[in-house]
Amino acid sequence: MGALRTPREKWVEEGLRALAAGGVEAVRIEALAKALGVTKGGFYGYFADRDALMAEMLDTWERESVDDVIDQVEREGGDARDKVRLAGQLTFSSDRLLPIDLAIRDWARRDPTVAERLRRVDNQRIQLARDAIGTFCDNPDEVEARAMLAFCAAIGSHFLAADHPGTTRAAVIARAADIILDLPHGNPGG
Amino acid sequence: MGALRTPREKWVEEGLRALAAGGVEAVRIEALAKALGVTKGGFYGYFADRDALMAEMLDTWERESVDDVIDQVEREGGDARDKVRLAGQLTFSSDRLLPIDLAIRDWARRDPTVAERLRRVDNQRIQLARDAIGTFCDNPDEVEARAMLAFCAAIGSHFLAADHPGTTRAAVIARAADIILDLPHGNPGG
DNA sequence: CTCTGGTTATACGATGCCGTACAACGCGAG
DNA sequence: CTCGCGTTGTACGGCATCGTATAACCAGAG
Repeated sequence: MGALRTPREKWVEEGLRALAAGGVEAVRIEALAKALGVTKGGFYGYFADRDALMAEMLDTWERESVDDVIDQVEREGGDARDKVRLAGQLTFSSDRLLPIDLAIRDWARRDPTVAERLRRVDNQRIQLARDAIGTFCDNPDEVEARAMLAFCAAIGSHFLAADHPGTTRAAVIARAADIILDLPHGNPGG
Repeated sequence: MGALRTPREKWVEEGLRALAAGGVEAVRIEALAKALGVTKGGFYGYFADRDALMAEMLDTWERESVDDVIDQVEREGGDARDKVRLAGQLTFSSDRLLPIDLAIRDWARRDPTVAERLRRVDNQRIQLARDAIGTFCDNPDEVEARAMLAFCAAIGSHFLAADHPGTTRAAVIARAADIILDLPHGNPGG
């Protein structure tokens, strides 16, 4: 048999890279081919069309950003607070996952299918935050509000362009985390 | 003289509508023409090219979302807290401005020029939040953190797809606002 | 009414992308 | 080594869009 020179996963991989760098519209089959150093000749052997690639990209993303993260979080163990922290780091501090995540959020605003997938992912993620915050906060409404705040801060800070004169974004975020986690000020990381 | 049938502003207007609905990539000159019921024939009498339209769209957006909002806020008066609330309503509850704002945020991630403009806008906006929070919070670091949280929540909630079982997004946001504004729980809008 | 100048429709070539068809290629089985 | 089949390169028609050129059009001045 002929060798499998540019396997299916390569196309998905490159597709995610393009998505992260340029948004949905940047996922052009011929552009991916050029980036892979081939022509689009082989692409249609694996995928029916561009949409099929998109779907598989979303599958991969969903697996990596939920299943893989949860697996690793469970393996590491620790209390609920450690778990959110690790989960947050794995997804929102990842040079790989973060740009994809942001691109998908914008994509989801215009594609109901993507919105549905993102909803599933976000629901699983935010549950981690609820669990963690629930360990020190009894009021369910407040747990929900703080979990949402944590999530909005994690996402929103990447869409916010404002400066912070006299300090850094990272420092401001650390302080904000203290507020969300209800820690006495000046005691980051509790 | 011949009548000015499809003036410059119409193109900008339609461009912003397309941007809000479909993102940057949806701003296609021929598509705007069709939406306006004309062909692109007249477009190039006003604009050198697509980029020139984009620039003018950004001018219009910047004016509407900063100058106009600040003018109105100053006219209405009230204390700092009233001002943020009004400013927030005018920009993040506007069916017109909000979708444009979100689209521009994603656009800014890939276009330094747009990022620079967004930075100017966000800096002016977040100053309103600082002023308001500064009226009841003395620590500058905490003012900054709460202002950023408010902003992140305002933006991030539109990029967050998670559900809130047993309650609504609006209710959760109201509760989150209480946390950010340091109000005793159960007293929304105080 | 007639003329005039700005506005618009139409047509064009160029580019980029899609999805298809088919020929060329090359690895591994035999 | 030879052959076969999966993989790839190339070419094609189609479509959308860009920016340009030019002719048709039309409101208002005279």
